[in-house]
Amino acid sequence: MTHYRAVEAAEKGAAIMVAAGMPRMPARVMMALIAAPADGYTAADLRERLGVSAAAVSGAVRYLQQLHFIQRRSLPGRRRERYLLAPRAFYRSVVNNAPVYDQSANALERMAADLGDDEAAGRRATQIAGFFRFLSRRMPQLIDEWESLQADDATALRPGE
Amino acid sequence: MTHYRAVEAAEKGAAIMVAAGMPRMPARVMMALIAAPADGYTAADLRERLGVSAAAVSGAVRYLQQLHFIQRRSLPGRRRERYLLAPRAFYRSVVNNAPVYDQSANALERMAADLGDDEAAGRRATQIAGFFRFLSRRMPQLIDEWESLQADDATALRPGE
DNA sequence: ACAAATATTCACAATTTTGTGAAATTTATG
DNA sequence: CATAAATTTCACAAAATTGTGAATATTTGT
Repeated sequence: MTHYRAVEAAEKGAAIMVAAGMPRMPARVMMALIAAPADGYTAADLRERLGVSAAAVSGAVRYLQQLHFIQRRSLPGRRRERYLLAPRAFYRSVVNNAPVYDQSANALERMAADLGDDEAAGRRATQIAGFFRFLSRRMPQLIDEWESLQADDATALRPGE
Repeated sequence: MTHYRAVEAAEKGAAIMVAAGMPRMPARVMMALIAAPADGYTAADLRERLGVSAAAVSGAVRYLQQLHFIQRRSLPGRRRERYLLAPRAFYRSVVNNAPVYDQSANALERMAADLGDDEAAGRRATQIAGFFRFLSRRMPQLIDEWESLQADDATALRPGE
């Protein structure tokens, strides 16, 4: 009873994530989990919904857990694991870029140091490094901004306050 | 006379870009062009610096031009093309994500519509879609912010004003 | 127009990535 | 402890990506 059109849209979303650099199967699992019921999907659910092998699901959820994008919930007494989208998984994916930006900045500053600050190349490297530092600092603030907007919306929806 | 250490750093930077989803050769060309002299590198320069074939350079620069990350400058009278990093190439790479964010939001809203707004899954999809819309709207502003910071710095460096 | 220098295209080999099925492992129940 | 259910690991086949060399095309100087 999976809505066909929703599945289509999910696969399209996954394709976009793949184009943005995420491996295929993890991307598909992520999108599938957005559409999952409140208590998540089991590995078998994912296997069926995505039409892939158990091994593929296993690999994808391992990958996604390492990045803290999903949570595995082992209901005690049941042997089936349930997988859920981590709260704020997508915000996290943005904030997670901060270390990457810092590494980029580091590499560029190393370049700048070796090129010398009097050469155009050196100045260029320094400037781009600065931009990455800026992103690294600013992205987490952007998430905060979004979350307070969210909070405002939630408040606005309860008129009696 | 290419500084060995700078080349090392550039390759490391390229590796980071590759991890972030850019194809290998374009990433290497991008980083090489940061270290290029003021009038850029020729294809032959890139070939030598990166140790690859002319075909590889040709493919990479075509890719990078499509994304407007580099400029090709055909000096009239010389048959050698010179390649330069486009001004604000890296800022652009961030702003360029806006359409991708919008596409993601579209896919998620389609999912939400099919799932229904009374199901947890539908609300989840709507909320994440909103986040992507937010990013799409906010990223260009972030670039503006960075550029005005840059302008301030430039002013501060000229005390006599 | 010709020759020399550059640049691009294309078929292909090498590498890497991806997902499968089978076997091994873990976990819960009787 | 034995069995059944669920998950993970692993070797490998299929597919996709990447970069090369050779051939082709384009541009410039004589």
